[in-house]
Amino acid sequence: MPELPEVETIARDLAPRLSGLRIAKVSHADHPPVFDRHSLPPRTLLGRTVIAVKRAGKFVVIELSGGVRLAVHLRMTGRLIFRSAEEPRPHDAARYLRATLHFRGGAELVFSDVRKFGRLRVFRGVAQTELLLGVDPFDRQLDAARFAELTRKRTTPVKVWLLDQRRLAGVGNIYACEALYYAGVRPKRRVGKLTALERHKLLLALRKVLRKAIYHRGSSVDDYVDGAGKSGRFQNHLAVYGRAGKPCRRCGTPINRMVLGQRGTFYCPGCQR
DNA sequence: ATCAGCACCTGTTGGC
DNA sequence: TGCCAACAGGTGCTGA
Repeated sequence: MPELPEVETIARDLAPRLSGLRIAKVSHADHPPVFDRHSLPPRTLLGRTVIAVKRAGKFVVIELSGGVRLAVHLRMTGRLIFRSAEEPRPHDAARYLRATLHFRGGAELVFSDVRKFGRLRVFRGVAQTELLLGVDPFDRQLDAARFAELTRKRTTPVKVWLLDQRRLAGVGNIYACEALYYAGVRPKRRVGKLTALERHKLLLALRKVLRKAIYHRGSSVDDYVDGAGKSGRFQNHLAVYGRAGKPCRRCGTPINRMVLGQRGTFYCPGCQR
């Protein structure tokens, strides 16, 4: 569910609340395992203090004392909800519970996940490297030349390319569709065959739509909630995603749905070439 | 090396 | 109204 704007919103929400808190206890489910196979043991977290909370691709990364980091991937339905020592535990807290960080003083960070796809990883080192992530869409390194180099000779459809986290980190199905719409490019175009102008438009469109979605605190199409359990608003501004059969807001042509890379893909046949 | 296809889970929705 | 196939914001593995 959560893509870059949703994860960014969660990380920004959690940063001031978690910073300075010390982990007293970690409890977690094991079927299927919530810590992934590359993770250091969960007890590595004990006694460490939260230094910062950041985003890397679609991971929330909690930076801890002693050079240890905890990466959280929410996959489709994961939620990270903070509860201060003063707030009561929600009634349905145990439902879909996957892991809890208990902090000294009584606050908690709860990771719940209906579909159980989400994973945690404890590691030392640089997140981008450890998590095999490509360049961030907002990274200054990603200019026209870099974009051209990354896509050169690649025959994969541009939509599929946008979803590959090892090349570009953070873009998911919603924002890939939206960015292509604003760039005026059809999803199945071969990414290596885009013109320089199209690449330029795509990069601008990506940043614009991601920035706007962050401003609106993400899209809640179904499950997504922020670090306080509230919905985002950007679902009300989507141009193509989930709008199959409805008229394009710009030209009136019905929005098309096709399957690309096993994912539902939406575009306007009138506006995208 | 790449890539399509499936697997992982549970819940919701839309068509018949 | 009821049933059930299709679908869901993601990624990892397998085998061609």
